Amino acid sequence: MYQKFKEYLQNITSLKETDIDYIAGFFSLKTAKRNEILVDCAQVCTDFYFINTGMMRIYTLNSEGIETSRFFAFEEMFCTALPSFIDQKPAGEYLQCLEKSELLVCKRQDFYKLIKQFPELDRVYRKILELGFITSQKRIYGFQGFNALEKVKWTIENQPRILLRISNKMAASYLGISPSTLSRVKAKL
Amino acid sequence: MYQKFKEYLQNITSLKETDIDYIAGFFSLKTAKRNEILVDCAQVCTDFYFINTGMMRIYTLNSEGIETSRFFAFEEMFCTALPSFIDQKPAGEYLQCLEKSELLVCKRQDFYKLIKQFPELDRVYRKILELGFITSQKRIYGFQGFNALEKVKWTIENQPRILLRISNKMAASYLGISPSTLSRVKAKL
DNA sequence: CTTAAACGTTGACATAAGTCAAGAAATTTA
DNA sequence: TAAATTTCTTGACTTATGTCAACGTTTAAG
Repeated sequence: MYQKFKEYLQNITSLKETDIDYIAGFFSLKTAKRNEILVDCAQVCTDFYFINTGMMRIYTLNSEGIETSRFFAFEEMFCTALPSFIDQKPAGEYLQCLEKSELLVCKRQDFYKLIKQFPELDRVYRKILELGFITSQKRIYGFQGFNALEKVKWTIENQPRILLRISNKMAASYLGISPSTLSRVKAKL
Repeated sequence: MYQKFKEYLQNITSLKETDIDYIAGFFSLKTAKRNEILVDCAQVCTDFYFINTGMMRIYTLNSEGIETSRFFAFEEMFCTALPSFIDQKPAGEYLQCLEKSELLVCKRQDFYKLIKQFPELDRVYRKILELGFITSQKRIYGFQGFNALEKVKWTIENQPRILLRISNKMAASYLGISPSTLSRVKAKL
């Protein structure tokens, strides 16, 4: 159950095995169905997830019912509705499983205790924040002025799994183009 | 010289005045001319800035010489080319003063010493990261699917100074629309 | 395994926004 | 203060991408 989690932390930290075991103890197993919503738009997000198997997605619905996909997370990644997890305000976005998934869940108060207790883990959290920031920056400014073809090429280079494993419809809603346009662009590659 | 800096820290932390004085001691005064480039695209950013007076901008130039404005910072804000400051890799973006500016500059190694020494300051830095992340998120996902008019309205609501104090040309390059379109949209408001 | 639903592809058409250019207005510099 | 530069605005035209619809294919659920 904790195998992938432990491997992940062993790879990116120099935490002792006993510490990793201790940390893992605060993550409990949760299985989720295909399309299950783990955080609703109106809810405050209190959990930090590690994906053992499956895929997750952050998305929003606007007033006309149009979905926008914000973020996709795959196996052996952390995932949460971060702004809500940070600020403890309603998420304003949905956190969803895209497949039947096996997740490890840590409660917010445990998570903050852990990062206080383990500077190495705090460093991991800061890295997640910094990486989130840098990725957002690249995404915004990479896409600024890109046409549909350039967006798709950029995504193939930088986040290939999104185009390989995610449906056209969701990938299009991530790229900010219509499914028709994505389909047409792919045909030209 | 340190008046605004001290007020700023007094407002958002509970640091003692002697600590704030100590911290301020690591920030030195720098004056910069209108349009002066403080960090070049190819440089690694080693400084953290506090703006006493003036305005700063982060922007990029693509291969066709087209400018994209990424971020505007005003008086009493911190500013730096953050991804480069974090990773110590070439910035890939320009940090520029838009007006004759008075800045307080802290060297990276001093900055990291300070946040190590003062958990309150570390909290300020983490807040800057978290806020940067959240703002980027809002910007991306707010703009996703917006047309030019909606982008302008959003910016008036959320970052009014950009439309009030920044030239049309630069604001347009921030919004990802052409100056002509911004001009036409403004006329309709 | 079968049926129903959702998704992907493609064509025809509509439209928002870009480009280019020219003149007016504003700002900077000498 | 005057000249020079840059920026703003507006019109005419172009173009990329969206919308809608139809059809075939894939996927999911009973």
